Amino acid sequence: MLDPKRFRDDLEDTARQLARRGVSLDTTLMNNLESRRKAAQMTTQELQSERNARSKAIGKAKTSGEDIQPILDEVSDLGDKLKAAEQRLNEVQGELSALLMSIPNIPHGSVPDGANEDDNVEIRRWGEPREFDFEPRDHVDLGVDNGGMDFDAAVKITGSRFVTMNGSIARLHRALIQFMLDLHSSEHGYTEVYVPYIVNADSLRGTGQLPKFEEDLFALANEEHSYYLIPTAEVPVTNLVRDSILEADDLPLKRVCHTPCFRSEAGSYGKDTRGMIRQHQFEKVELVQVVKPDESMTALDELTGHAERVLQLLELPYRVVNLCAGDIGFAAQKTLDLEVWLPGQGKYREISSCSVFGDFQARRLKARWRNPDSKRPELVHTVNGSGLAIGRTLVAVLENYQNADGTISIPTALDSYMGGITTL
RNA sequence: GGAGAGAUGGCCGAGAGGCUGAAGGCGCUCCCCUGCUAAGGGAGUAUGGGGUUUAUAGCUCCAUCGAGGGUUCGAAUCCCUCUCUCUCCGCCA
Repeated sequence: MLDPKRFRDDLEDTARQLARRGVSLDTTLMNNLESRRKAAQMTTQELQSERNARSKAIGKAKTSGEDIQPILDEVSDLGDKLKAAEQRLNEVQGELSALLMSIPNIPHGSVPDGANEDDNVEIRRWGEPREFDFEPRDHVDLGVDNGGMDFDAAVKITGSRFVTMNGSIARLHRALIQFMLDLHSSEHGYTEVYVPYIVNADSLRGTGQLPKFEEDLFALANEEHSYYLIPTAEVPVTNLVRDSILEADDLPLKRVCHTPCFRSEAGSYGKDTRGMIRQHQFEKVELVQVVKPDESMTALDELTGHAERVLQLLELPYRVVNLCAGDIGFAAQKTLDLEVWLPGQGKYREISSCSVFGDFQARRLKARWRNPDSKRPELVHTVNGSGLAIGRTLVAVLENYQNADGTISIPTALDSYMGGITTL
């Protein structure tokens, strides 16, 4: 959520900046709601103040044995007036906060203009795509022929957009998780955490998935609770700091977490239907940082570097893309995508998305820190990114490390995780 | 699943319709005292929001004692619903 003060003091400028994302802010509606809010709030508070004063007077009169009836008569209609005023205030505030919760973050100045992914800007490349002296195959052919991947079995068990894995490919999949967790926790300073994979609506509101993106989530049908499967570890991990005031020493708070992720992929029918690229369930190792406000942009670069390090150690060619204003997510100020080279597709595909949110999530989360300069609680900034998406990393390893005979070599970085297996 | 008990500030803990945003203690901060250490004395120490202000500060008002409703002129205190925690029994990886 953006600072409500923005909509009072810098409405036009805010509207202009949101327009970069293709969002048009109804400034007339906003002004109208805001002035109604102000009027209703002032009336309500005045009445409350009057009630408090009268009640206090009654208390005093009563203890000193005076007749309280005259004061009681005075306040007879106060209760009704107050109730009406409170109701009006609640209505306006409800409308206002629903509107505020649906307005996305403002793109950072370093975010390029643009409407969609075609306008994203590549900022660097690492590694050279390998020259094959045979026609490289995609991960589906490789995995299925190897016997390590079975999509038909997953269709039988559940439905489309799932996979089952067997034997050494399942092991490679697990090895990637262990490798990334170890790298980030022992070399990049992140503390490993384990969290619930099922979360409540408050948590999803905190990180921005609700109220606007419910259709992307798997909700658990239950009369008692409204629980959801996590679409990313960002949700439970970032919500660790919800409703808390951190000390300056606690920052930066760096957490790494492996979880499965569940996405309904509503609206992506017909897109990436083949293989493991887009699944309803996939594993991810997520990096989350909670930082002081003036450190968030540096933290984004640092965190992106940590994700890049995984690709470098696995010797997978990739590029870094600065998403344009029209392509960044709802809560993000800025997003850098890592795209890995996939020989089977002959193109770079997203394998990590690293974003800085400013105080947008923190405001929803009520996540603050005590600034020693002001001695007051102030909102923290949040940053996160995949480090990396496991399924897509597996795809990248299979396709980049394939041999002419259909076997797959294992990247040396994974040696200690594969129990002596060097070729699949 | 059954039976009980509970939820108050950073922590412990009083409070049982009015002067309680909340006693007392601990912790923490600042000051004084003490030649180290220990001890002692004093002051301060919740969060969010509104108004005022160019903006801080200040001033002022409002809200908050797990959450939401209700009763009342007035609720931490009474009533209802929900959530969570703890104890015992049952079941269980």
